[in-house]
Amino acid sequence: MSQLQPSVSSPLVHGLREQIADRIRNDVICGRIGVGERLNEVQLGEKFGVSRTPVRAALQQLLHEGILEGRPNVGLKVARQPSVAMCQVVTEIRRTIESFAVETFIGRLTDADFAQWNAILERMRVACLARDFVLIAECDIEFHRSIVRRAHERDLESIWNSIVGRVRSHFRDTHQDQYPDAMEIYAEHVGIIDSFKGGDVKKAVALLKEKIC
Amino acid sequence: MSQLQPSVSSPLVHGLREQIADRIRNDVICGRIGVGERLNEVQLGEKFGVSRTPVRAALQQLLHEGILEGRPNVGLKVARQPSVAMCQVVTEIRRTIESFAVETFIGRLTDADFAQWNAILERMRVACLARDFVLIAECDIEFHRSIVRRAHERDLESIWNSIVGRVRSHFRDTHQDQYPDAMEIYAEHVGIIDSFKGGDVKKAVALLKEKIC
DNA sequence: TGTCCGTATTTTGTATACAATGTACATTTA
DNA sequence: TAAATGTACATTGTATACAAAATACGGACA
Repeated sequence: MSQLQPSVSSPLVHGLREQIADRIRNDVICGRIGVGERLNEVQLGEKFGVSRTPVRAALQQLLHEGILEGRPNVGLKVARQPSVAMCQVVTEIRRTIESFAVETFIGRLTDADFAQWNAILERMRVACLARDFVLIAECDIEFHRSIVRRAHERDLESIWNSIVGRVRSHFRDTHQDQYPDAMEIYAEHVGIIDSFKGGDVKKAVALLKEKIC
Repeated sequence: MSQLQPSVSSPLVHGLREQIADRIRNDVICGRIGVGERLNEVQLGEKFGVSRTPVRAALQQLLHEGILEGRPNVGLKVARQPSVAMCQVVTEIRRTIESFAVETFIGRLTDADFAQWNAILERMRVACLARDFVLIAECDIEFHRSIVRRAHERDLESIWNSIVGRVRSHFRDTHQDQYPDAMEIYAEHVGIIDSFKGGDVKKAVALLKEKIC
């Protein structure tokens, strides 16, 4: 059940490793796999209809992202949340990265850039209307990732990917706790993109940092 | 030639992947493999006397660390240095991480901790005396890694490992350019450890940040 | 002569088989 | 009964074989 794309029908997909990693990562972030739960290579291979090889590669990647933890020769399990102080460090690093990203592109954005962001925002609007906080979380991550990606700095995106998965509570719980009206979340993200249009770096960075907490 | 430990004679080694990753990482940092040079899985397998499987895993790890870059289905090569602005971001992140590490342990250090640091410093002293800047770089990395590790925060060390390899020029060239007397490098690191003994957080963090540039 | 296209080669991606390590349980013994 | 040890099982680590993708080269054709 729930097999992956057979490699014949969809030759354009980036390879099984990334597909599997994306699936498992989403399952963890959305809470479908609980903290401490063990991940077995053969079981996952059977579940996705592939061999252990790409599963293994995917798990190793998620290990580097801090999604999973474990000891060699023993196995991997869903990583527990780091300490509160550690989460603050991750937040500070995210602010550094995303602020730098904004500074690199704030002057030279095209209509195509804003079209992409509008597409993300539209999906977020729908999610907020439905009060679907899991979907909101996914859109939120995609929103911030798109900002980092727009900097066109290979290392920046790579580092961001290595840390964003470590603080999962933010995307899952914070929104639900702090926003009685979900549409506020949407509005604030619209405000960030609007500030990009103005070209005011300080304002844009300030708004963005406020959303990273 | 230059085979790895046969798994029989040394059963305690952490596995081939880490051994191979360490070897290649060192080769890149020390400049024995140039930027842009392509890394072939079968060639490396023959060189180390192992199969492609652990080589592949090692290369994937180095890809996550930013040591290598490349596109899927094409291959991996030694990553070029990121832009100057990007290097500054990496430096800022390192300062965040290492400062936090110091803050976590500054009050509660044992004699065993200082003994470990003294061992590292002694190796650095020898390297500085010999003006062996490659060895100095290795000791420098080990020094900073030991500080991060002492915080006993799984994620902190993981993140640090993901970024430290991206700015290689620092460890290779900066020392040689900025320190006519190599022993100054040793003295400054001794100063950092001494500041730990005093227990003055601000002073320790200030000294440490000064060394991260 | 230059461009386009098909084939051959190289290299990565995936699947399967085997080896080694770690864990759990049962059995033995003090 | 409790501790220790040996054995069986489950799972990861490694090696090899096959499939697919990308690149490089050479020939056909305009």
